[in-house]
Amino acid sequence: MTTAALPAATRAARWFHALSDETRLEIVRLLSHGERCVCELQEVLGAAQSRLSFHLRALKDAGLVTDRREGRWVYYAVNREALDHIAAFAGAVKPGKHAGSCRAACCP
Amino acid sequence: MTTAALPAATRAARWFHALSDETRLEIVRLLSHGERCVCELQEVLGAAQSRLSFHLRALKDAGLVTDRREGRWVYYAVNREALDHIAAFAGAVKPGKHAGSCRAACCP
DNA sequence: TTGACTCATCAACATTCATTGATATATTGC
DNA sequence: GCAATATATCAATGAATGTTGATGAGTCAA
Repeated sequence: MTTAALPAATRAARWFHALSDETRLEIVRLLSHGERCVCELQEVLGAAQSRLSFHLRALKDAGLVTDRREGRWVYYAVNREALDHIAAFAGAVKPGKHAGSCRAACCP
Repeated sequence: MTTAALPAATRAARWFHALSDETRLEIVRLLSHGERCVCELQEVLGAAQSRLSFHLRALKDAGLVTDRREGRWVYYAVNREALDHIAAFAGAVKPGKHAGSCRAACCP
């Protein structure tokens, strides 16, 4: 299930939802050091295997990580593009960004 | 209830959770144009008042927006600092950021 | 003081989510 | 083929979340 075809707002909401859990946040932090297989994450996080699998799937469904099978191992890695979008959102909604240029009816 | 005293990971998770709902995302987008009172948001979003109040409280509890009463109106505004932190997180977990400098056991 | 207006809160309900333990699937080496 | 390993999926359960409609509380103006 890919999120590429979803409206931007829906996709953004899913990205943020994927990061709204401390376990998943920690996973992403670990993956930022480079790709890791599930058993490595399991050891470092001390989390049950099915629990980790659940969270990795959530991150993958949201498009925040990618997976790659190599033999019996599956390696997960952070998807840099999604993080760029998130940073861009945070920058775009900063107050004052629209000052003087916004013509929306809600924004006199 | 403030989030200032929470561990960084918990606080980050709350920020992301606050942005994990499309209605709240839309609210933040509107507030990026400048502060708005609830009735303005209500009109623009076409959302029930109690529903809006619920979401505004979620955003406020997470520290993403601030509120200010003026007469009968309550004006909400985006908290720029929280958005800076979010953008910083997105930048910090990009793959490769730690290459060569990370000494964690998990990061050879 | 009364009524209109703005907003928050509550109760009830349905939905989604996270966790656990069990089971299934794939890969490898013997 | 068989056993061991790595990972995914399923079922059950409890907790958290979002929506709606009703009520309450503060503010203003007549």
